[in-house]
Amino acid sequence: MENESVAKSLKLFIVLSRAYKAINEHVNKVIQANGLNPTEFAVLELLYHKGDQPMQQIGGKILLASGSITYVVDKLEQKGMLKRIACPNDRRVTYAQITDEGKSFIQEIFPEHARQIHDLMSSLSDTEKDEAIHLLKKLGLPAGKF
Amino acid sequence: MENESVAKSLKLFIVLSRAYKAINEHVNKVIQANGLNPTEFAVLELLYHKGDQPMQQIGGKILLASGSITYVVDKLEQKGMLKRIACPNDRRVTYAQITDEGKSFIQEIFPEHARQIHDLMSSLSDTEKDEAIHLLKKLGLPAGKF
DNA sequence: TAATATTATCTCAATTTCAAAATTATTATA
DNA sequence: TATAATAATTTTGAAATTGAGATAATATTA
Repeated sequence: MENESVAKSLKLFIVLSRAYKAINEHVNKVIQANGLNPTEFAVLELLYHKGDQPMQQIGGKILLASGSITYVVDKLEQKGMLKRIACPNDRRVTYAQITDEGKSFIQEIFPEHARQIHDLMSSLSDTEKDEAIHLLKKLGLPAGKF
Repeated sequence: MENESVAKSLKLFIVLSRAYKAINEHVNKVIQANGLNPTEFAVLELLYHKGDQPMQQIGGKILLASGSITYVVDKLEQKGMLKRIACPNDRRVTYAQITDEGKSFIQEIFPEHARQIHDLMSSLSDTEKDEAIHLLKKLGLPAGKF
C-alpha cells in the first residue's frame, strides 16, 4: 500500500530529527561551556581541519547565509581565533585563516568533543554504526542535490 | 583499536548532521512558502495531531525555550491559527488549541508536506527505511536521557 | 574597448531565538 | 491562615540568522 510507505518515510523523518536534536543538544552544551557558540565552533573546526577558506565557501559548508558568515567571522576575529587574509589573485575574495590561538583552542577542546560524541553514540555497536553511516549517506547525499 | 572506534562515532555524527540538515532545508522551504516558519508549523502540527497542549509541554516536545513558546503562540494566535484556553483547574496553565482555520491549513498543507518528505527519502528502499528507523531510535532514545 | 553580467563580501533592518528576571498562581508546611 | 517553595507563563533585552540591497572587483561579450 502506497500510504504505508509514505507513513514510513514520515516516521523516518521524525526519528532522524529526534536523534539529531538529542545528540546535538548535548554537543552544543560542551561547546558553549568553552565560550563559543555552535556556529563559531563549526567555522573554526573547518579552518583547522581543512585549512584557509574563502568566506563564501564557509557558508556553503556550514550552511549559512552570506550575512551570517560576516557576522561569525567578525566574532571569531574579535576573539583572536582567526584573521582575514586578502586573496592576492582576486581582490573580491577574502580568506579566513585560523590563528595559533585558534589552533590551540581546537587542540584543547577537540578530544573532549570527540569523546563526548563517542559516548553519545555508545548505544550502537561498531557494526551498527557502519550500517547507520551507510544508510545516512545514502539518504543525505541525494537530498542535498534536490 | 579504540581510536578507530571514536573516529567512527565522529563520522556517524557528521553524516547524521548532513542528512538531517539537507532534508530539513528542503522541508522548511515548503513550509515557509506557505507563510509559516518551521517552529510555527511544528507547534501547529503538534496541536493538530495530539490535541490541546499546555504551553509548557509544547516547549518540551518541540525543544523550545519557554520564552520562545510565548512568542510563537502569539504569532499563531495573531494569524488565527490557534487560541489560548485557560485551564479550569489550574489558573497558572494555559492550553493552546488549534482553531478550525488552523485545522484546514494543516489539512491543506500536510499532504504536500508528507509527499515531499517521501520524495526526499526515496533513495532508501522500504526495508532500508525500517533498518534506519531501528538504528536511529536506538541512537536517539538514550541520547535524550543523558 | 565599453557595456553588461556575474561574483564576493559587507551592511542593515527585520525576524527569531534564548536566558534571566518578573509576574501570577498553586501547593506544602508550620 | 500565613509563609515559603514550587510551577507556568510572560516580559525584556541581547544574540544570532536571514534576506535584500550596496559596493567593489572580475568576467563576458558585443
